[in-house]
Amino acid sequence: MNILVVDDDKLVAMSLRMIIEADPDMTVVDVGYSAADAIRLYKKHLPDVLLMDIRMADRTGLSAGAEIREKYPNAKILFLTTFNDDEYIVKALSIGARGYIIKQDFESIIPALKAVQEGQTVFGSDVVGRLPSMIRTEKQESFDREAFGLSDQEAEVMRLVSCGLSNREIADKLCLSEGTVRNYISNILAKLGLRDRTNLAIFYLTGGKPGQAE
Amino acid sequence: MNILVVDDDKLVAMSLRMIIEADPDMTVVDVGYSAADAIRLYKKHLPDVLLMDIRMADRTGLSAGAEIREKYPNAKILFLTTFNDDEYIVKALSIGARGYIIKQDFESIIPALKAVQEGQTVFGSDVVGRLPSMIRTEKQESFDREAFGLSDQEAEVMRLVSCGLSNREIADKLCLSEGTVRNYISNILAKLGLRDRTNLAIFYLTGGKPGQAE
DNA sequence: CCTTTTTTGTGACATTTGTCAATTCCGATT
DNA sequence: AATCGGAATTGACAAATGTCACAAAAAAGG
Repeated sequence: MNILVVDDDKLVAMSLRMIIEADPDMTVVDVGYSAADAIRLYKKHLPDVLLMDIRMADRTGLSAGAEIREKYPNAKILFLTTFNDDEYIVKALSIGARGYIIKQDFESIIPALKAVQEGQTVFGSDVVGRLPSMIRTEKQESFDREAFGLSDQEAEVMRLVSCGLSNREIADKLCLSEGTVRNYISNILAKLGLRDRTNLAIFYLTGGKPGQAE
Repeated sequence: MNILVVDDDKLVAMSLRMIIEADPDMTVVDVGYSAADAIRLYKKHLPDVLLMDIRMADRTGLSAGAEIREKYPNAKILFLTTFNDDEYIVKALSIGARGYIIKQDFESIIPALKAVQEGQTVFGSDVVGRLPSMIRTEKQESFDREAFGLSDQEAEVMRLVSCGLSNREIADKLCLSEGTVRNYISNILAKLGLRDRTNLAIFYLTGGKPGQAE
């Protein structure tokens, strides 16, 4: 199993190499010290896993990661981080990183690499602890019908409005007349105390009354 | 390293036991076949990791997991799933599960268990691929001006539209005429390739073109 | 069978919204 | 001063939206 290590702190990079090569199944094919190195060396070695610091001097490891993932969509990238910024987590996820772990956890790096090699995605548990709060809880089913007195049909209309459909389109989709859809929307608006379809969509998407900006 | 295995499919449960015990570092301390078993056996053995099917006959593995985590906040629970329902992912995360992997990946179960033991959290990568779309990216400031050619004023109008304000209200707030606001919105819609203010709000809030529902 | 609801539909109407072309205003440039 | 360009405005118009009162139609109960 071939690993490419990239970290702009040479000491850390070397330590990582040591730790990893202590495992008989693993080889560090090369070590880089910058985002530029990462890209160059990845191309050169095509390692099984790229283990890279997420923030480095020249530019963020993220953008290097993004570039690599673009060229090699199957690239497995495991990010290392000193402190864990929420911001990075999301970005790392969205470029398809295979993991995000804290540097300090030496012992966990090997298992993490192996899990990644097997196609898993790995996070330090304090990292993942933050995720729930970042997830937009798809509680649409719950609040529609339950909290307010919305009928099935009304809930469905609300959903479609919030997908950006026009009355005509909603009517066609549900096999209703456009007038009926209009009436439904009027009712929903009344029940929720909202003004128009845009507010309705906002309400649906954010799960709260539109805040009437500062 | 002590594992407790719970799966209501006895065949699967047994297979898991075999696979795990093939590794010299691991011991399966017990095997359960229901959510009730899970709770009972967890208390009895206090294993390092609980490996449990997420949906079982009596009740969902999730609720059992939640109960265990309540009593033992340090419990490490790794869920198994046959198919990966988005819905479960979020719930699993929010009760603090240490992972969520697909049953079929036999080979990945061992590395996953080891990673969990080391304090990591592990996901099948097809599972985690879904996460970015579930995360509410607070990137409102970023994409306005930058990605599209939106002027300051246009960006502000867009923001206000997405707060649910009417043209009149936006005009008042920005000290513009209502007609001007209309023109702004027309321009924004053209630039973003959208149809109406509702779609605009959806775009702003979700950061992507409205998906025209199924 | 006959109410009673619930769902769906209609038409008329006021309002809001989106589009367009033409115009004015203002500062910067030459 | 002349002119150019962007920002703001206006007015006219079509289309979409929201409201309302009321009527069919369908489903539910009795």
